[in-house]
Amino acid sequence: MASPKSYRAPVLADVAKAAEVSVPTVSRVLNGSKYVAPELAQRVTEAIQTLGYRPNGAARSMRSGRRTLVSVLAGATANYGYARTLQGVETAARRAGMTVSITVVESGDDEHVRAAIDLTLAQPTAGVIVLEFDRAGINAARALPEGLPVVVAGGGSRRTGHVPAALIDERTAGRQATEYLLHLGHKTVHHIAGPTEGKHSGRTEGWRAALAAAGVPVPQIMRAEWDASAGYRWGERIAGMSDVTAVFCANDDIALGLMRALSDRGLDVPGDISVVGFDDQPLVALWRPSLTTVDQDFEDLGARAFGLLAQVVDGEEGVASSVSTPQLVVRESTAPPKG
Amino acid sequence: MASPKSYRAPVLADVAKAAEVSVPTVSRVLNGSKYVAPELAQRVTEAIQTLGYRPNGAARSMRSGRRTLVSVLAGATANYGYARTLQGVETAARRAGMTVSITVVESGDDEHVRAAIDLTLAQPTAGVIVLEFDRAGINAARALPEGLPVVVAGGGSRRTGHVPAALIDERTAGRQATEYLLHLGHKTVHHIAGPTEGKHSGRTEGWRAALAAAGVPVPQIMRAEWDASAGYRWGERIAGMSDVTAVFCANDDIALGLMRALSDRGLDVPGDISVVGFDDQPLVALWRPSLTTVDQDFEDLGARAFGLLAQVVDGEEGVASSVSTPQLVVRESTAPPKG
DNA sequence: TCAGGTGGGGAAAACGTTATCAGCTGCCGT
DNA sequence: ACGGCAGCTGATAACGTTTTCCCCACCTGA
Repeated sequence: MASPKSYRAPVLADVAKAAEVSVPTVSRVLNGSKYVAPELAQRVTEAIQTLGYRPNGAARSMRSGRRTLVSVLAGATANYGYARTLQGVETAARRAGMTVSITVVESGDDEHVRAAIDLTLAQPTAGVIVLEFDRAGINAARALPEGLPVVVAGGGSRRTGHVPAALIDERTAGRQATEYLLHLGHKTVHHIAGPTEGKHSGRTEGWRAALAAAGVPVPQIMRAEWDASAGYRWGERIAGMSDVTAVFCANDDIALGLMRALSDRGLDVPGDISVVGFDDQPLVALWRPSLTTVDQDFEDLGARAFGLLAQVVDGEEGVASSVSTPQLVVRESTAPPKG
Repeated sequence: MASPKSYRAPVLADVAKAAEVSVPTVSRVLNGSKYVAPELAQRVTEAIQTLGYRPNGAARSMRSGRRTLVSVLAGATANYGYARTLQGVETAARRAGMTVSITVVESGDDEHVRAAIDLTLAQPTAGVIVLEFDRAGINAARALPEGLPVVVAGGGSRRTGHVPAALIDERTAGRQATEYLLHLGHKTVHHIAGPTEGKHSGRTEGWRAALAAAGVPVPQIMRAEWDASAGYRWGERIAGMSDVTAVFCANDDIALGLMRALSDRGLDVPGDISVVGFDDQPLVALWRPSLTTVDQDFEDLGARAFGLLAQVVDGEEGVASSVSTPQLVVRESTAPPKG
């Protein structure tokens, strides 16, 4: 009886010896090759059972070249959109017999980007999915080496780089949300944007396009971080601005912070001001008033990204990108303006 | 010039040839061994740069036996607690130079448990962290093979199995929340529990202990799924029960659903009924009324779990478990009963 | 001058698996 | 009777690293 310390996991050779066959035969049984006599297969299967043998993934993937790990690079993991996308990737990967690894890119700085990539590529990965939801993801996608299977997932309406992309058409969604508010009779729509640099946010582009198409004035963009407290601070200022009757927020957290601030200042939503969010987190339907927002199917986004990566890994040429359009969900936080 | 199709990732031998040194020397440089002349090291570093060489993780971990992948098994990923715990694990792992893989156990059924374990162990993993937040996780922890480094993370106040555990003392927290409501003057406290089987939930145990210690009647437990709609349905029933003045909910989602239902029925929180949640999701502080709840530091839980796993992987004997106590956060949803 | 370190570097083995190849049975068709 | 061809099996060679072993050159002290 071996002491626990001297325990060594059984390997193929141990199984072969126990079953009194050769090593390659065990391998054949494991990989379901035909050309192996039923009786031997039986012995091998039993030996595997009794020894509790598990194939060594490292050796396996080294020799065969087949990789069963798909890596996700993301600027965060716990935020709603990130977590749901990751869930979509994991589910799709699991159905395909693959496992998902996740590495966070702490910021868009070169140092963090490089560290994350080094860590990821130290694993025997089949390919990488980059979540291009923020600067960290965008930079990471750029910094990945050539020749490696890569796809990006993000919110653009068209692919930006030269790698396949799974996308959500935020531009169209932002436009629809803004048009809806205008349709209700608002003279214009204000907008709290996320920290995305420049004019690269599809949500903001859509908002601007809708205002331009309607020929109404385009208010100054208000910039905020993604979290609720930023929305709250803007709410405090907006409460003092008499010309604001409708606000389109870059995400739900900002919208909820805004609504709370307005409520704290004695303003009514939607009576005094209409508010629209973006994401459709589950809880926003419970809010009082429940939030009109844009439903993004992040899980589907993750699944599509995995599908594209699988194609690239299989060596297909010219893999097409994939775009979905999110839907406006009308609830209680929007109404025609007063008077 | 090789065609893109014939591209083969550079390996150690290529670097060695380019730098005009032997293969082991390159390896020594990579692993920072002393005993290598500065000049050679220089040549090797340059060759690595120009060739864009990346070590093959599979070969590396096969030969050295060192594993840099830590696997997480969980019943879900996107829910608040799961996502935050995962984040904690990832951050700690990344700081230690390791990568995290995640596999979802779809249910507690043998079939799903086995599939998830097979998938996980097909990777060259250093060890496994199991999130024991639900039946799927509990069963997965039981089904993992002996000899594999395993730790669990969960909400018990004491470890259940024979593997090290990172825990959050939900029992004490549940007791404190209930005591707080009693202290406010409520005659008793009702409880909406989660779907956890039997009496194994620490939150429920703590609630029962507090009531018993105070010598007040213990109401019938109300069972619910973890989501808000279950809380909403109980809210509809509670609105018709005149003896309910305080409700302790097993998580924040249930509490928010409950509050919305009460509000829809014209009842005031906390005027008519006090509500306490569990988890302290960021948004509940914004609610109107903001939710009194129990702050669970899931990120810390994940970090502690990783720390324990690192000890086990290093071969330390008798690794102690780790327990933290969550804090009650008093906000607007609780008040003394009427009259 | 020579024995005995010591810093430095290469040859070769090893890790656990899969792929390749060759060999051994029978059995078929001519 | 014999070539050929399935069906089956085991030696053996890879895969890309790290580790072990050994050798060489140099330096030191006697």
